[in-house]
Amino acid sequence: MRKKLTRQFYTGPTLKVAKELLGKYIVRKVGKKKLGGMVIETEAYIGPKDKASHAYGGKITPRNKAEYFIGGHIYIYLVYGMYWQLNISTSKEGKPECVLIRALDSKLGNLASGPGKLCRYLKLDKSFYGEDLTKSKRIWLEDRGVRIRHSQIIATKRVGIDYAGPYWANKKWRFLFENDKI
DNA sequence: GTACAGATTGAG
DNA sequence: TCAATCTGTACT
Repeated sequence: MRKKLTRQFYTGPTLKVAKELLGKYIVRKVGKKKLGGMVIETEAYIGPKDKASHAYGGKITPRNKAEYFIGGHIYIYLVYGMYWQLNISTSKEGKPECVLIRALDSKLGNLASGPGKLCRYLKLDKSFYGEDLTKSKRIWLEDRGVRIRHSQIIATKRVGIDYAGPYWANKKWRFLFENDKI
């Protein structure tokens, strides 16, 4: 079963979408080749109340405006001048909520074991900014029938956002998928 | 206009 | 433990 994820999937509550993205497949078409893998790690960012979000306080910049798009768009940006972070906007138009894709299936080895490496592996860059995952011909997500048991989802603290203060840094909005079949 | 720090990574 | 390297934001 291969079912492309629809707008309806992305516009659900961010924390729900973040959890449901686990086990879904990301597909990236490069020329005649297909890259991609199963999503095994995500993080939720819910602006404007989330201090760790770029949209904290409701601010909009040229960089983060894709976070305000209706669910299903790519919000990609550069950190530390070298690494791209792949996010998917969620919720409705005007709501700055998104899910950060942190890692893909471990079958890929360490090629996509972190957000920066994931984007390097999938050859993602600024040209994907604002891409619509429900319409794009070069990148989308699909459901291949992988069913995740609740016990396989591990919720932990988010990574690298200590600057947001203990309240937000300790929110368990990072979701890991532990697959015993790999 | 200038200064500074960040949702990271790989090397030392 | 630290440098690489660029963008947004908060100053002057």
